Amino acid sequence: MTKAPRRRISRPYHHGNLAPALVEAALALLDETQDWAFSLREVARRAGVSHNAPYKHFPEKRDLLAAVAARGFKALAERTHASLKGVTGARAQLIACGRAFVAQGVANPALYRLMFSAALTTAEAGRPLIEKVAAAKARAIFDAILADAVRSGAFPPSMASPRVSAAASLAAWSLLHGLTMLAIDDFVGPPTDIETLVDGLLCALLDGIASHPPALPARIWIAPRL
Amino acid sequence: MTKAPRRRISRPYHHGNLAPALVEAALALLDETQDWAFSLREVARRAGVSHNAPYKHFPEKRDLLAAVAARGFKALAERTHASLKGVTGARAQLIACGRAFVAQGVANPALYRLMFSAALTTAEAGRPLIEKVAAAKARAIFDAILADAVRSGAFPPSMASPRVSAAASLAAWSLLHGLTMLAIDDFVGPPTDIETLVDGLLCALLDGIASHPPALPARIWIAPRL
DNA sequence: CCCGGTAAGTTGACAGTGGCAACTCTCATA
DNA sequence: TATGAGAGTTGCCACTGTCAACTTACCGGG
Repeated sequence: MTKAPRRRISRPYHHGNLAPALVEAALALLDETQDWAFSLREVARRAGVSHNAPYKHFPEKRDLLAAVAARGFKALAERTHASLKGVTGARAQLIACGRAFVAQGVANPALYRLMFSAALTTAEAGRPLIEKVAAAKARAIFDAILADAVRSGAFPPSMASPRVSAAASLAAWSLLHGLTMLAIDDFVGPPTDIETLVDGLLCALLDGIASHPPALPARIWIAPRL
Repeated sequence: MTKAPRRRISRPYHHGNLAPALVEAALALLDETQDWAFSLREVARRAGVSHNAPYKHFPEKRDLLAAVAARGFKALAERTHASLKGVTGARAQLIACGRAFVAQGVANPALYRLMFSAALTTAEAGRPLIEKVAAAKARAIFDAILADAVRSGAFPPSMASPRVSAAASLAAWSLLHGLTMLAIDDFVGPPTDIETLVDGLLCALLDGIASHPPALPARIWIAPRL
């Protein structure tokens, strides 16, 4: 049977869209081995192409991993976003957000570790752009709720200041990120119960922030910027 | 010249103590490349031995890295311990501790990352024992101060309960660990100013803990145990 | 309807890797 | 003085990431 000519976007050339297939294969390998030390050749094998085909889409192995990490941030953003469904009240939303964040990390340990790993950073360019953008989007969700919380009066008005709200956001993100990492790296468990732990820790932090809002020191920046 | 016979402990055999020399070389490489993807052969080269000599002391590359990580935890424990010198008051000590913790991590990014990385864990045995022990020692310092703080009345008496104090300790550790990782991984900076940031965040958290102590859910454990 | 250009994929090669096996050297003890 | 075992060496293997040169299949313009 001959191939009907399709839209160039949906089925460009020989294999069909190889790049997404490679990302998919890499995600599977990441999940199976819980490590990104798998070989690019193995990824190519799984996608059914020769060991050098990936280089037409990703100049280095690092770039494939960056694409995978970006997918991870996308999934994280989607999950935290979805966790807000039906939850009302800024504070409850923040807690739901935190639960979802940690749960997503714990459910995909290797992916989460890769996302925040420095295996992707280059000395000259820092973190890959594709990843920065994805991370910023994920983070923006949390920040938006925090801003809502201030508007709705759940936090003192002083938190409307950018430097204060940024510090509060950083505190919450640090706590969640740290807890997730510790859980993933086998320092606290079992994973299934961690979500309930988030409630307690985050509540305590939010109380502390409300009664004693921290401010960002003048010269500190927080990346990735939006 | 002939070699005078020495104590077997101080200079055992041919090379002198190779194992520590290898750890030293690995530490140097870790610092230079900010990555533990360096080859075992390069480590051997630096120590002036053949590419297979390390295998007499470390069955796998992983084992060398575990030894390096253990050194990292030792250094971390020493620095946090030293930070208490001349600081009085439980709360001030906690803050000093937190500052030292973050500063040590930020000053040795690759080492810190390695310490908490899962590159060392095996599916069957989990984290290497040598590392667990070192990590437990580092953590015990913080927990001891927290206990002191409760005794001295800086925290409500309810925190004397093991499950509550464990949760508080975990919250603080999560915050510090998360902040350190974010700083290391280029999500917040500049590194030199981060210590002042710790004050604000940790203060907020401690306030929150004091007014609203979290408790550990029943089935959760915290490792490494002492 | 052909035709050439170019993106996509392939083959082959290279230096370097982790780890195994078999060797040699050195020394401490019987 | 003999010997056996620990420490270090040489040689090897399959495999890796990446480069270069090759082939294939599709596209738009004559």
